[in-house]
Amino acid sequence: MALEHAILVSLLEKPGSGYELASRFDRSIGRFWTATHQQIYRVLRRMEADGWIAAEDVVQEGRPDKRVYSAAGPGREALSVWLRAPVEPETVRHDLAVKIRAAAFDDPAGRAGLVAEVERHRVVHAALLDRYLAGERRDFPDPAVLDAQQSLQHVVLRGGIEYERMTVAWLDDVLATLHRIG
Amino acid sequence: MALEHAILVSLLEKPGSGYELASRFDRSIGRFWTATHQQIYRVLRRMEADGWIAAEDVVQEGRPDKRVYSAAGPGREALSVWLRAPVEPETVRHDLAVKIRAAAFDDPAGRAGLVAEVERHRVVHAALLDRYLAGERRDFPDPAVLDAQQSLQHVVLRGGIEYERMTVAWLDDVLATLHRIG
DNA sequence: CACGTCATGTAATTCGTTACATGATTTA
DNA sequence: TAAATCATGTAACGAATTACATGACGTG
Repeated sequence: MALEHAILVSLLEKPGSGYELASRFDRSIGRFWTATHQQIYRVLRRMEADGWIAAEDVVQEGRPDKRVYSAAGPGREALSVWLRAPVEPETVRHDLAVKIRAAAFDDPAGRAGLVAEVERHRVVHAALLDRYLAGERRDFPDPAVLDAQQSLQHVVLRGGIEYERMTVAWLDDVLATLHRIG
Repeated sequence: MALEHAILVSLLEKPGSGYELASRFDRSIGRFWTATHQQIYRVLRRMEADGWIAAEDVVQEGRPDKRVYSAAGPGREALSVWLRAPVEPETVRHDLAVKIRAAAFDDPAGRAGLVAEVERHRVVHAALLDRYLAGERRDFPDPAVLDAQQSLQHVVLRGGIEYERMTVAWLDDVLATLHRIG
């Protein structure tokens, strides 16, 4: 389990409320870890009870009040312990690959539907690639002058970029294959 | 949920027992879908109750008897319905990326531990790449003469190969970055 | 006035993981 | 004789998903 640790990293980079964390998990962090607000609120309560994070109630005008969390000492320690323990390479769940192999057992209409589906995925991944590249130009215009934290953020972003590049190329390969077999 | 569908595809490609399915999920199918035998047995019972698959008891000598499952009509139909419904692009869970960003908040000893961890992952992914390439040479020696089912299996395998290639290159990038920042 | 954003939650169900359990046969 | 392979399961727990719920404010 690493949701706790992903939240800790995010709060170390910048304190925030459950709502703010949820939107970060929808954007930047979502590249390598997804979580819904329900999960996040549940884990935040547990982490606060364990003393990993500290909460501060912030009264706001014009919008609802919020609880802003930040990483506490025991949280940093727990993160450090986790960093030193090995994690297993990720387990993959790739619906589209299942569908591609399933297409062998469906009729031409089903294959046509799959082409549309693959094209849809291609659009999504190409858009993600563009967004990551734009983010790279915006946040890392001069890669020579980055501090340690920025260098690490940048190399993770490069991983996302290469993943999307590869995926778009592979989806083109899939489309060509589907076209070839009719 | 697509474990049902992954099992259906596997049974359509070749009928088999829960045990055999579990070992397929450990090898070929595990490239894009993982499942343990406990999950598989649970889902097989549900699928049989729903009439998606048919079971046949096979008495064996010298080894335990087994129940061999094969896809039934309603299962093929369910698969066809699923093929026509859109699936969302996968949700990623990438512990290593969390660790890399976490390294910004740990001391040099923690960073050294991370280098070892990244090197370990690199070995695993390089070995997977070799295994996929060997499988490709063995199963698809002449890509010009494949039928539809084989073409689809091959394009999924190429996806695995490109993923591992990209991952190994990225892990080298990560190692260089960790080295640069000390 | 409807919709989107900010903000936080509960409840029910399903899914995934870990541990435990049995028992025969083959191989080292 | 110990370990690995074949074969199938139960039980308990924790995690993830989905649906439901509330309410104020700002924008078009």
